[in-house]
Amino acid sequence: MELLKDCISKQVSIDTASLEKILSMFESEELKKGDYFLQSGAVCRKMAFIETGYLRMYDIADGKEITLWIGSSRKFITSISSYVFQTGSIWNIQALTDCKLHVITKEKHLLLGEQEPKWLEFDNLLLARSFALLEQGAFAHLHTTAQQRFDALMKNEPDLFLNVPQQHIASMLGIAPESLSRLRKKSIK
Amino acid sequence: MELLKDCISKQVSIDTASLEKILSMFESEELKKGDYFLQSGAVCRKMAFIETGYLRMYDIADGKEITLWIGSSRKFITSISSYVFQTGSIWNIQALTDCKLHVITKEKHLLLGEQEPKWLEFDNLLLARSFALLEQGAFAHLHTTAQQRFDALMKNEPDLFLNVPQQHIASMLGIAPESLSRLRKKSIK
DNA sequence: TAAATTTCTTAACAATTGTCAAGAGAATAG
DNA sequence: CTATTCTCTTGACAATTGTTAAGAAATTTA
Repeated sequence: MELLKDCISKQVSIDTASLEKILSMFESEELKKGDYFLQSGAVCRKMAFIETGYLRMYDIADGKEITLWIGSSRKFITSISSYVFQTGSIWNIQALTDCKLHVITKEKHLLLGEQEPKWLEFDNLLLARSFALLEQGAFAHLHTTAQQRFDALMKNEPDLFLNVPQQHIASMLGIAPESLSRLRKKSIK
Repeated sequence: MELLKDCISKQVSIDTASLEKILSMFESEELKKGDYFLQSGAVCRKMAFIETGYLRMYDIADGKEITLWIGSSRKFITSISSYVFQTGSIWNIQALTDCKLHVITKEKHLLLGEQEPKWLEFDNLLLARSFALLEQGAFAHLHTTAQQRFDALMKNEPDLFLNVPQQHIASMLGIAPESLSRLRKKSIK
């Protein structure tokens, strides 16, 4: 629980009691590699803070699995629009490795919102950053080459390349696995 | 004001009094071609419903203007994260043609939220759809070719090609203006 | 309206990335 | 531990898209 504690207290100034109250609403959950946290079509009723492990968010298009995002330690993951508006999710969320999660349900999330103003503040920051991150990703795809996106990911999340199948990373970068293989080869030289 | 009225009443069931209350919070605003609705760095304090005209949302990267989105009639436009969280906007929003807008300020927006539950409902739908749209756009860039994105835009928003400089459309599609020129030529045959 | 400026198109060529096929390597199941 | 399956790499080639440069077309300004 330490990681989650740090994550919250680093972003909002909060007293111990409130922080403990928030933490008490989370339950631990473990996933085995390959397990699904969410399947497309279902309404997403929980949000997870990733303690350890990797999960990918993907959908299928033209018969191919396309990975939009891979979440790793210290990140929150959920199908945002499904979780916020309780509509069917288009995304699948699957564990790429064994995972340890801290999970909060939609019910407790709403309850916390009423009882702890700091949670609302934190929740808002989370949403804002998710939106901004998505926007930045979309923006990057408009003016960068695969090479540039690869370099950036290599710099910002090098651990991904060591812990996650390359095909999913390639998909997230918007390129063929073979192309990723070539870019990796170049970068090692 | 008719277009805005329709836009709201088509999405939430609402009585006349509440609808009129909401509409009364909007003020008309006209922009000349080239005028800015918002400049990057500034906190975005208003949201606009586009009655007529076209506006683009863009930022500069490596010295080039990159257009993330072009808004047209019957669409809402604002720098969402800046408007929602009152932080500095990274986006510029500029009129590409003369525009007639219906504008609501952040203050009145918040006020309406307290007074009209239906506004909250509508506002939520708007945000959810903006997020979903952005997600879909990002997703599309991962598995489609420029050709496919061009075809889709041609089908969904053909009027864009007749009313907006091609260079901005190319930017939004993530390709060079010369490439767009080629795709257009092909599609005419 | 005419001149100046900006935008768009075209063509040749270069660079990047995709596709296909084969084999090497790694992970998993029995 | 071994066989099987899945994943990754490599190379040859094709297709797409970017770049550069020039001229045509359209728009704006005076």
